[in-house]
Order: sequence, then structure tokens, then C-alpha cells
Amino acid sequence: MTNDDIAEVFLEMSELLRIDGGDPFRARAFERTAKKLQTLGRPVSEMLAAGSLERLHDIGEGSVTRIKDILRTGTCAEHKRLRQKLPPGIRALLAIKGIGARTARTVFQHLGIASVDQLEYAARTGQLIGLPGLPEQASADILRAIEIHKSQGHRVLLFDALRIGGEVIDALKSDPAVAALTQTGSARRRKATCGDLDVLVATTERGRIVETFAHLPMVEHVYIAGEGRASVRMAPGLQFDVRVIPPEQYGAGMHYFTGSQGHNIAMRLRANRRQLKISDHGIFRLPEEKRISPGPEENDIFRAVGLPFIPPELRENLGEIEAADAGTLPALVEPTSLVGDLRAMAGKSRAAIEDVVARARRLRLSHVFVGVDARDFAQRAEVVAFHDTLVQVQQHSPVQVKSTLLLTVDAAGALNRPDDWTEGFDWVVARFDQDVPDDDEVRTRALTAAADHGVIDAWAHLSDRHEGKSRAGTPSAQFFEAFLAAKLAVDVDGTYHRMDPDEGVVRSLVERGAKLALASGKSDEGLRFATYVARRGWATRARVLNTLDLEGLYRVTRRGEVPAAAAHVPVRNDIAEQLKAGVLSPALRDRIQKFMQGQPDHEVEAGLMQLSDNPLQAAFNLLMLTGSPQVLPEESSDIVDVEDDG
DNA sequence: GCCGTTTTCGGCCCGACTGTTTTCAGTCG
Repeated sequence: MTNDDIAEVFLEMSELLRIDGGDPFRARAFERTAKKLQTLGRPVSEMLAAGSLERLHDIGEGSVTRIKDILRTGTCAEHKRLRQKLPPGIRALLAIKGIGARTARTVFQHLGIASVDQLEYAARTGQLIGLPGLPEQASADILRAIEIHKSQGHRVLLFDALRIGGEVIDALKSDPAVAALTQTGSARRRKATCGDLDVLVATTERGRIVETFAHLPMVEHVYIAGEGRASVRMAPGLQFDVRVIPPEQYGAGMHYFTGSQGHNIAMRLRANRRQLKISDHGIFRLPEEKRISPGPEENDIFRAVGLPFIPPELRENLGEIEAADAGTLPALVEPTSLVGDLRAMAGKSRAAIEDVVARARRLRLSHVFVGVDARDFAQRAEVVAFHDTLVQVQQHSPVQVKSTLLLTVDAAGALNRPDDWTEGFDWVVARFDQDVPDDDEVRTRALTAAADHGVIDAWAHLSDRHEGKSRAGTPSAQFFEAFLAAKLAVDVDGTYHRMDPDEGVVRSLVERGAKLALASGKSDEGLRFATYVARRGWATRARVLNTLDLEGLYRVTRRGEVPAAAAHVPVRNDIAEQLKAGVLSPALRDRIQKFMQGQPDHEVEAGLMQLSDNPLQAAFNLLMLTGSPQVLPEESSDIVDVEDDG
């Protein structure tokens, strides 16, 4: 019984209780428990044994008792009671937009409807007409909502969410009435997948901007378009929302629309306790509801409730508010702190190797570890040839060119190539073979046996995440302990469809003292995406090996000794420093403007990319900032500066 | 069911939209 299985029972209880008309606050409490279980990062049975479960916020005595019952029997008394009253399939109705607990109860009580298909049939045959509480045209609305529901695809990968959001931002920002705009929602929190996409626009001409958005060429269908918002479909199953607010509410809006919902609720409860009210319109003193801050800056929201700025990646109501309150918020690793890429997959061809080296140069890295899969080598001689190629590439490169070998390990802990083939590689990364069962004991033994070869530096693909889905379960404490005992680093693969391991596993390992080795993997922008995972896993700079020069890297890993050839001069990007400080000389301003007009400028681009994932938007915001100082640029230039832990 | 910077009882985020039960309930994000 995994954490997700237990969470599912709580979610079912929550939804059935709502449909049954039970106490809505109780239903919400069940839902909070489910959310917490899904993001625990370690098996719940372990925390139960350690007595640490009930110390979690939102999990009380009642939940602990039920969790124990569910672990033992797969269910609990309340769960059984609700299942006797309602068929569990009825929950599917709640997934239809516009159908809530009340409507689900009505159609079940009067017509016995407990599935989407039954509801569709009833709507088509006019059976819904006259039901209490249902408006006249309910049938038409429901049929339309069911149609949308059926066309709904899976969640969008972060990579696509940022790309599509960037296109919308590009299309809107040229309008002179737009004072500021940014992508919000889960994309700004850098979640690996996003349900729908959001852009927030500050302008004095709200209605007109909504109109402009609704008529963009990529819009397929407009669901709603009102005064302050529009909701459209951009592709089958891809919903895109725009929120348009007055400029003086930009900061409050940014906080509200970035979410997560759980974080917002916790923040507002905290505000209430201080006789304050937070909404997307600003901050108000209770009870008279007097506006106390114009709220132009997101940070005003945090300041009002006595907290330092919380980076968007942490806003999941998973302890970030408590940590901020206690002054223990981590100073998250920033892209500007990275000096190396520890696994840029290239393969054996010289052209591909030169590509990843050129990319490292564009990113102003001092070193790049060219990655190759051990399966690409059939004979030892090919390994030697690969190293020869690297030496040749190195001769023409200011970037230090190193090498990473990616090995596969079977259930017995055997490597898929002889140990001595790893000689000459500067970093060796292992991962489980597809055939290794998702069984914690098997994996712990295999990992330990593999590490005993003494050649492995890091372990990759711990969650086996593809397209947003983690195929491996949450490892146990015993697995994590074996991992740390083996002195392995955590390889974080930033390939856009992987972002593996997931942030829960990263956070568990970071909490236990593990170091992260960020890898661009197979993506051009993989290093950036790996950094997002690290940040969502609460990693500070001190936990990320990519912030160290080669000497430092070897000193803190199992290799210990520094290879003689590792000496180098770090590459500095003075433009990045200027951009980060927000101080633009006229000459630099000019270069940024030319870059925005399409003139290539790698130095400016690299500097901008360290500020934001969208260099054009960063440029736009920077120029905006120097023009009108009250508007903040996107992203956390004011991240709280707490002592690092290393 | 959970929680506490006025509380171990009495509350529980907030605003917008929709339709209609002209003063509110249901739903959503």
C-alpha cells in the first residue's frame, strides 16, 4: 500500500462526503490529508513508526487512526460507511466543469445517475428538465461540459507550458497599454506538468486587452471573455487563461495567480489571524476593510504577514510558510550559481560533442561533462576513440571538456559493461535497468552491490519519470540510507520530458544531506529545468555540485583527489552581473534593445537567461524596470538571503 | 477534521461568475 493508495482513499472519502452533503469542512480536511500524503517523499508507514506523522501540519489524531486502519485493511470505517451510501463511480461527475457536489447529489437521488455516460444520456433524453436546483438550460450546459471533458488531454509538460506562454506574452507585450505581464500559475512555480496555463497582465485598458487575447491566432475556441479575464482553448485539451488587472494591483495579483491554492489559503489564514485580508486586489485591514497597501510588489504580500519573500517554486503549502516564519527558508540554488553541466548527453559523434560544448560556452559554463550511454560502446576500442575525440575538441574550446558514462545496473547489481571501461571517465552515473522491479528491497540491494564496484559517482532516474509520470514508487528510508552510505550524488536529469527524480525524492535526499549533480541530459535547456527540480526540492547552492569548480567537485565526492588536468580559470560574465544588479549603462541598454529586435548577442542572451527562462521577456522587463521603477521584473531578484547550510 | 501571536471552542480564503430560489446558492480557480 503506497502513499498514493492511502491518499486515494482519503480523496474518495472527501468527495463522497461532499456529495453526501456532510460537513464540508470535514471533507476539506480529508482532502488536505490526501494532498499531504501525496507529497510526503517517504513511505507513510515509516513516519508512523517514528511517531513523526502527527507532527505534520493538517494531519491530526483522526487521520493517524484512519491511516493505520487503511494500512492494515485497505479501508476504514468512514470509508466503508460512505461506500455503502454512494457508488464510488459517482465521483467521476465532479470532474465535469460546472458539476459540483450539489448537482451530483441531485441527479443521483432523483435519477440514480452515477457515471458520466449515464449523465450524458439523461441530458440528451431531457430527463434533467425540472430537477430541483437545475436551471432550465442545464442539459445543454452539461452536454457541452461533457464534450470538453472528453477532449481533455493529459497535463502539459513545463517545457511546452513555458513555450506557449512565451508566445502569448510576445504577442501581448507590444501593446503600449500593457504595463507589465508575466506567466503565473503552476508554470511559474515550475511544476513538471501544468493543468492549464495562466498569464497575468497589468494595464489600464482591461477590456481591450482581453479582446486582443481572445483574438490571437493560436486561440481555437473562447470559453469566456469578460471584463477582467478570458479563458480559451489553444489546442485540444489545452486551456489558457488570461487575467487582466489594474497596474497598482499587479503584485497582489501575481501572488494570488501564482498559487498554489493550498499556499494561498494558508497565507490568508495567517493574514486573518493578524486582522488582515489578502486578496488578488491587495491587502486590507479588518474589520473595516481599509486598503493598507497599494500592493504593486509581490513582496508586499509577504511583508504584510511578517514573512520574507517565498520563491514561487516553494509555494505548495508543504512547510514553506512555517520555514519562512522560523527564518529557516533555504536560499535556493540559482541558475547564476552554476559553473558546470555534469551530464550533457551527446553520444560518440564529434559533431554532437561539439554541439554540447558550444551550448556550455553560450551558457558561460567553465566545464561540461559530455555524456555517453555505455550501450553505445560494443568494444573497448570505441571507448578509447571517444576519449581521443574529446581531447581533440578540448584543444579548440575555452570550456573544460570532461566525460560522463551512463551505465545500467540489473537487479543483482551488475553493471552492463566491464568495470575497467569506466577508466578515463571523469564522472560515472548509474541507473536501474527497466527490468529491475519496483521493489524497495531489491533496489536497495542492487544499488549497494553496484556501488561496491567503486566506480559510480551518481545515480540517475530515481523516479523513472517520463512525460510527467513517475513510474517508480517513493523509496524507503532504508534505500535513502544505502544511497548516502554509498557516497552517491543524485543525478537530476533536466531533459524536458523527464525532470527526474521528482521533487519529493529530491527534497527527501537533500534533507538527509545528499548532493545534487544537475544534468542537461538530452535537452538544450536541460540544465535550467534540472535547476527547477532542485529548487522545488529545497536545494541550496551548497547542495549542488554544479556550483563548484572541478577541484571543489572532486574534493567533495568519492574521488577525493583532484586530477592534475583540472586546473582552470572560471569564466565570468560581467554582463550577467550588470543585468542581475539591474544597472544598465546606455551602451548595454542599446545592446539589449538590439537583441530584442532580433540581433544575435550571445553574451546578452546568456546574461538574460540567468535572470529568466525567457530571455526576451527578461529583456522586456529590464527595460520596463529602468523606465518605471515601481514595477518588478519577473522572477525572484529579491529572494531571501538566508545563511546557506554548507 | 484541524487548529490557536485574543481561542481546547468556534471558526474554517476570497472574489467572480452564473442563474434566478430579487438576496442567495453553487461552482470555479
